[in-house]
Amino acid sequence: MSQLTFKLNERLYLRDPQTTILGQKIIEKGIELIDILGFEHFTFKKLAAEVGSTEPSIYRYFENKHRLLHYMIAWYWSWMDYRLDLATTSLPNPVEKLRVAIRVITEEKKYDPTFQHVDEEALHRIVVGELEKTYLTKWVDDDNQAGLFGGLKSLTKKISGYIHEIAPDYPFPNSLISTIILAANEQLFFSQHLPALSNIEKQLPVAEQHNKLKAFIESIVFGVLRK
Amino acid sequence: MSQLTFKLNERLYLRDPQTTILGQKIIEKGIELIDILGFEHFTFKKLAAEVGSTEPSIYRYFENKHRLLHYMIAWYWSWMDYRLDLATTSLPNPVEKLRVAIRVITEEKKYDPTFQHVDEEALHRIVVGELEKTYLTKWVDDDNQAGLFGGLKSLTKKISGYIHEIAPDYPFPNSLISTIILAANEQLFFSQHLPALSNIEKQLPVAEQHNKLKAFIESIVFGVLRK
DNA sequence: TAAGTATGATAGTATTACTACTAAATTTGC
DNA sequence: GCAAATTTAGTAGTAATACTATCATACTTA
Repeated sequence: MSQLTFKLNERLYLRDPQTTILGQKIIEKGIELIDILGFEHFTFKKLAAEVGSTEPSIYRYFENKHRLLHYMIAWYWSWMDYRLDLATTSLPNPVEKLRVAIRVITEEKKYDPTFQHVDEEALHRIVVGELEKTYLTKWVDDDNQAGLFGGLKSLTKKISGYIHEIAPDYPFPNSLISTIILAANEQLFFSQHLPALSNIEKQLPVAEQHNKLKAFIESIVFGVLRK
Repeated sequence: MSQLTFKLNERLYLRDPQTTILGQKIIEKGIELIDILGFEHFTFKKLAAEVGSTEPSIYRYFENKHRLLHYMIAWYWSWMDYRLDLATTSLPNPVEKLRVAIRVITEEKKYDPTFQHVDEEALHRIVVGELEKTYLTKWVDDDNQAGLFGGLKSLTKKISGYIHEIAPDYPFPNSLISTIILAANEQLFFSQHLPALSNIEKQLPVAEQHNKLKAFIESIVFGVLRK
């Protein structure tokens, strides 16, 4: 059977976790644990216990837990990029592509059997709750220099390219796309935890929540483009 | 001389820092230190050294450093609310009020002599870089229950009220306002650290950066409202 | 079969977040 | 004006975290 994997930036890890069983277990159980505990309460000690290994063994793969989070989130953006490509290649014009991009960003994330040992639903919850922690640090500039944000950047660039094709005079395509990518996460979080900051009602069926989210993001993007 | 202060939620602190000299120094030096060190590297030990006191003394005012951050950010939202009221009371219609609200949100924050021992410029940098850390935690729901997010929520409600007056049929006024409040911070951060995610050029004079930020936010809000 | 590499086990360090306890200073009652 | 009550400061300690160093063992491959 052929295994599809993403080639991620080498600076994300010390030893490539995709090449060994221990490495794969670190990713798999790491996602599970961060999802359950939250990033602050997640430790390599707990992860080592979970994968039946030891703390120093984990440190041989990742410099620290922040790098592991970076790795997971970089994987997520690669996955989004891949899904966007799958969904847009056959489309004729940028308006259609943009519409599909918004769908891909806002739709419910479900387990993708193409990638075993990655639980995309849990990973999406991690992105919603922990993404900001990858760049709101004292090391942003170094991490950016090292290319750790390449995934988010290239996804943003791709979609803002559609905006540029549709409305070449609009001066803020990158800002617009980074804003809606983040807003899609934030609004899901707010609808669950700070409902006063959102109009997506928690009680709605999940599919309906994602429909509303899509409608909200569309109201922004097509509002900006409408003249 | 009359002292203007904000009455903040009592659950934010153990002892009201506004009532004692030590308390005021904790706020003043706390803002300075978090601004310099970043929240992760900020500790009560370092703060105690800075204010010439001891760790346990600080703990008598705030349960932990997260609560101190909450306090500062709650103060910031109260200040924003106060500035919004000052700027909008005399205005005749919701469109004008909305326009002014966007200006208040996006304009450069300068030291406000009304409030001694609060450096609003530093506080704004803290809000830009650390706001998310107040709610992206395992305790959001409890903290929300305790009313710790009241400031952000009431500011959002006030501005989304203008939206509702202008366009009663628009279904996402709260989502729109929370999104632009956060986006205003994020875009400032991106322009400095992840320029690929923004169209606000770092090299521009600061005043010009804030003009562009305002233009970007206006493009979203008035795009949505335009029919 | 020897050499190299990956993993495992054990122990140790500096820092952090927080607490219990004691000492000193200040306020208040009379 | 002074003892008692109360507030506030300071000392010392703990458990947990984020690592690092060292050594042993197993597995792999030239």
